[in-house]
Amino acid sequence: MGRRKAEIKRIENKSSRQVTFCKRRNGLMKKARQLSVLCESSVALLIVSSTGKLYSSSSGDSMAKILKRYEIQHADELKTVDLAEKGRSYLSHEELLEIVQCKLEEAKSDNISVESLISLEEQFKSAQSITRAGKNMLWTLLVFGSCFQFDKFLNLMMELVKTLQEKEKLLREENKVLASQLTKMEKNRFLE
Amino acid sequence: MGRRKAEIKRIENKSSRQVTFCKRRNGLMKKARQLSVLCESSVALLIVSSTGKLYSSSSGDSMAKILKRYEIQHADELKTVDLAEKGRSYLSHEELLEIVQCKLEEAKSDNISVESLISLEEQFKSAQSITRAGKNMLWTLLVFGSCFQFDKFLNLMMELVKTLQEKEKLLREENKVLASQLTKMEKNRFLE
DNA sequence: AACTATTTATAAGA
DNA sequence: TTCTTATAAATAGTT
Repeated sequence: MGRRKAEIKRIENKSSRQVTFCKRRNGLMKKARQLSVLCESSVALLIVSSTGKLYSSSSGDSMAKILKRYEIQHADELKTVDLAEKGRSYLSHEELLEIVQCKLEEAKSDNISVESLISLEEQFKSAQSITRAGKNMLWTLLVFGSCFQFDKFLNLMMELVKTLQEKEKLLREENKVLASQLTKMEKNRFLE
Repeated sequence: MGRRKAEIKRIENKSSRQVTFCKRRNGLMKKARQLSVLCESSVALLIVSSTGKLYSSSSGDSMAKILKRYEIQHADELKTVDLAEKGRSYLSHEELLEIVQCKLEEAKSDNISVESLISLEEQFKSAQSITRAGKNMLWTLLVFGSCFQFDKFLNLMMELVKTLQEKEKLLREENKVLASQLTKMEKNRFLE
């Protein structure tokens, strides 16, 4: 559709390629919008120029929603690519934030205030409820606190265990002393 | 472009809407491919019909790569929408697997075998090294084991604490008995 | 950035 | 559905 029939192959002339890119890009986006309106559908269009510049348009639903729809169907393929070109973990971070948001809400519905998540000892005492609550707590500490609070958590745990172990040792020694006193006393009584 | 000028608004007649959807969808995809070839660019096109069916095409680069390119630029917006319409966490799972991969490698370089990660008590005893090692261990248990091993981990911890607390209680009682025996004995000796 | 000769897409009809 | 065809729309080359 122009002065002459254009073969569909790379346009060699750089500037006319640039012009055509601009024209056809606009045309494509216009048609995408039209399809969406005429047929009440959603259309997402992503165009990356040869220089790496991104052009995107969406109509009907939001871009994010349409992408989500795609990802639901293609989770496997996306995973493969993600793993293939990993090293970048920007999404992981986003995802983790999302998870933590979710976990925080769970924690809230379990009647655990965020502040109290860090004071552990009460939680420890009700061992029955620890699995769920503790999980939420850990998730929170793990990600929300960017590992720093998690260290705190682990240290608290270590502290608690250490304290208990020390108490045990002291009590054992006390016991030993008492027992030996008792033995000595009985021996004395026998001698008297 | 047809027998008559068509207004761009929803086509009310269902069957002609369906026909137009099919025609224009094919036209759009054709033009997307052409743009890609003519101007050596990448084009991703996602179309969701009113019935929810997904049609996708990509040219130039793969769909996954183009989507990735978009996500890099729009990580923030995607997060926002994800949070708005959360509930699904399939991607999180993928991402978590990736993270765990990474954490497992860290653990390996810390000379922690995966098998030994689950037997905790030794780890507990060397509280000095727990922060780093414990973190890796927990990451592993958390995600790699899909929470089940994490429950195990928490249960082990609870078990350990409970055991220590019970030991403490028993020792205290034993102590009390010994102490009272000692008192009684001293009293007896005094009376004799 | 406009213009316009042509090609291309497609709406309606068969 | 698929094909046909008149007409609208897009756009290649030009200015």
